[in-house]
Amino acid sequence: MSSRFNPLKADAYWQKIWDERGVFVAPSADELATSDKPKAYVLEMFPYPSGRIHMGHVRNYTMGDVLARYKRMTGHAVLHPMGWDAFGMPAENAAMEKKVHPGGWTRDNIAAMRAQLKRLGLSIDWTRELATCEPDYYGHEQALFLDLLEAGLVYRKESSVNWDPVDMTVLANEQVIDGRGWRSGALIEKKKLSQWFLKITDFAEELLDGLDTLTDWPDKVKLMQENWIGKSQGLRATFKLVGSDHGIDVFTTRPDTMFGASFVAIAADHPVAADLARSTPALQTFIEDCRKGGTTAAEIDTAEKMGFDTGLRVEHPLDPSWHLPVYVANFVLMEYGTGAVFGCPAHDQRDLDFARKYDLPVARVVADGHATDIRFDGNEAYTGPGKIVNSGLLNDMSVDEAKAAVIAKAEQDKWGTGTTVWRLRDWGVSRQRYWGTPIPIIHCAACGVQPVPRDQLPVILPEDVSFDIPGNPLDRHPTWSKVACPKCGAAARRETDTLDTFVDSSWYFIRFASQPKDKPFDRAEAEAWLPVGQYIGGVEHAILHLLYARFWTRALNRIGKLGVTEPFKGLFTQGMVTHETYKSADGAWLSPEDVKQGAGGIVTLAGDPVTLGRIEKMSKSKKNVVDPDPMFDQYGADAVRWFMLSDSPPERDLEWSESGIEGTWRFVNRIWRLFDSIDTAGGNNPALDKVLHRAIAGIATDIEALAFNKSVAKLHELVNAIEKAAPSASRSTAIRTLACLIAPMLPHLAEEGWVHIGGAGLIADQPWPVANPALLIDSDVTIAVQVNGKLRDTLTLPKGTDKAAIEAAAMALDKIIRALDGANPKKIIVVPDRLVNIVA
RNA sequence: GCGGACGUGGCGAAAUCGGUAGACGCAGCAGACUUAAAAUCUGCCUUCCAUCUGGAAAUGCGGGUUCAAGUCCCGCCGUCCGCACCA
Repeated sequence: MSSRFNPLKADAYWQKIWDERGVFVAPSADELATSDKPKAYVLEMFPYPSGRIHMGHVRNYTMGDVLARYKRMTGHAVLHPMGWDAFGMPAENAAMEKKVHPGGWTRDNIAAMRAQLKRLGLSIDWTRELATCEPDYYGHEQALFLDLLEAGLVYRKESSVNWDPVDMTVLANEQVIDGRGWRSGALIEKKKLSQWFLKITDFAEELLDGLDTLTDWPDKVKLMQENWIGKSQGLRATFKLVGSDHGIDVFTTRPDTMFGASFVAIAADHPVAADLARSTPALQTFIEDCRKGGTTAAEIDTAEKMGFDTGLRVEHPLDPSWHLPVYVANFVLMEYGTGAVFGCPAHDQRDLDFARKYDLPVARVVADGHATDIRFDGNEAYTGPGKIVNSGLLNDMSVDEAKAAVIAKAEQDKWGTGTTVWRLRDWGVSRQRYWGTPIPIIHCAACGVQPVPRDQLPVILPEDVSFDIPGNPLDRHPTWSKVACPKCGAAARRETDTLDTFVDSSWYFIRFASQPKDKPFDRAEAEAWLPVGQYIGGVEHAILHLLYARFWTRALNRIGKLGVTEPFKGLFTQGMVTHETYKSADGAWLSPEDVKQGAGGIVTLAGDPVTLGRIEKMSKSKKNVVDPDPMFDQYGADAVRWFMLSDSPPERDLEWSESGIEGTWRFVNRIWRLFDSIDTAGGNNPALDKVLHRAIAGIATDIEALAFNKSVAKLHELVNAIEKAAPSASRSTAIRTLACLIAPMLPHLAEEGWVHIGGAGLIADQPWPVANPALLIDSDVTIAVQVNGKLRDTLTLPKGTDKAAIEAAAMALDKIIRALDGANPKKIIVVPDRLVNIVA
């Protein structure tokens, strides 16, 4: 045997064996039905086929793979699939830039990335691979869309979009930079388009409540979703316009402060404002100024509160003789609540800023400690708790009591109702794009909106399109959009919008579990696997993808298609892979290949000085990307996998380093040499047995907790111990067991070593070793002996020694006698098997 | 502004229940083997004082609770993340 592990040979060899023997093919529905194995659905977020696998993917998929392989070894029926989130804008951008077809570009990328992933040696069931851009996926998605439409969970509404008049396309908010299109640089227009919406707000309450059941999700993600859903409870109240039958509806979470009201403010887009602006040019100008206001953080921070007194007056609902002015204000959002608020300056910072600027009354109605005076000085609003003051019938109530009292009175006197307002909006899914799932709808002049008949699904995206001119190629395709109305047969137009790609990723985990040809999924088969036991991916999907997938699953549940409400039982968000950055003297980013270690520090290949930048997420723009492929060539998949699992806790960032990968490569070879050192020596080594069985138990615990860095450390300790041990039967057993323990993490090395030491079958099919509980318990324990809390010595005693004996032994220690220096102990604390603390 | 997480050697980190702080790895230093190098192996590696026995300080800073605090409580400082004129 060679003293060096040969990954180039071993990786390809074992990957082929696993593939040929179908080792990782998940059990079929029939097999599952007759098996009593516990099920484990392990899923990593599927990749967008951008072109190449990056280290972030490698880390993500390695973690999932370790868990999936471990679950197999512990007797689970495992589903561990892979697919491609294959629709999206980068493909269209590539089409425009490189004159290639989005489909061709995408499918080439998938082929390249699949090959890269296979080099990682993942235990994937490739028979279930899917790509969302293929009709056998998106056709079923169209069917599901029609199901939701029939159930009333889809509707059509006019909505304004960011329109790029040069590229003739709709842009996402993130693609609008300083009011201009990111690609064309054209000034973006707001354009009203009829768009399709999914009624996610119907599920706001249950999406919020459901978070409580997700005990295996990070609190951080749950909190982000909670904030995003944004439940606010309060009062919706009508302020009647003086001299009119109409009124202005406001929403407030502080009905308790109504007696502190000094004005009503409405959004610039409010219908009342629009009405009035028609006859008031100055207001029209003001409204246009408001719209120009930026929406970036900095702009909002510095934006001054601006208002326009409409001259309108409203009656205070609790005292109709009290009239309040109505302002149009730039800080009121039409999209939230009712687009109108009442201002209570003493107890709301924005209202106070506004009132001071326009010299409006500021009345204290909540006592701030002893401050109860109606006069309110200063420029800091008081938002804390306190007794209600200066408020007539509400006086002396607490804030909560007053809220309830006002809501009750409003409901009794019929000028308002207690209500809940959500931040969450309905999900607009229309995209004026080519490379997405066609929305299965036909527009008929006579019959209106008609769903595409089921027997005509899938609506296939035409491949014969061009990107020579801007805009959606589906719109100008000569024939595709021209169809007959399914109802009356007259000439009609096919919907040319496509679905948001987040729809594609909202149900792929269901299709992985069950993929019949004739329908999106088989209910029983899907339910056998779902929910996903462990889902792993980046935290950047904490809100949108994870919320949409939760919604979609609940929607399917509501319409009776799936008996699952939460799609992902366990969620883990892994950290990023980072790398040093380098900059040349002129400030340009340099890639790792452009620099080398010089005598006095890092220099360019030409020897020019290089400044070390921050450690950042690997990205093309910062040129600090390390491509996985050359690493597989040089060190093999296992060394790369080991690196991904070592040192950094998986939820934190991992810094790639050349010395780090060298280190993991050395470790791979240390294990390799151990396999060669197995011999026929007899005899036991109880100390090594103990180390081994602790490792078996500890590594299992760590893998189940996804604490891979800790299991790596434990494997290091075990290897260190085996290396130091003299030949014995215990040592040989330890080496054989080691092969199993490394199998989830270093699968190729484990298979190769397993053959070398004469193991039968594949290591992938071996059961996880069983730890002997008797060996996990020490017969002797080391007990710390402290004097006044400071460690002075240690004692080794049989486990379970009684307190008195421990105390006696501790008091007899030389170092303790010296440390006490004749003083009498005041108190002695003995924690059996742990420590003694002598208080002198 | 609001919400959250985090802060431990030169670096990544560990410490699972309040009980021996720094396991394990990286880097570094010294040595062995070698003509030499690589590879491999052995030892050292928080800081300071002492010198072959030891002692003191130390988990961002300042307090507190406790026999005992990296861990719990209060107040600061810093870094990162999310949301953001949300009524």
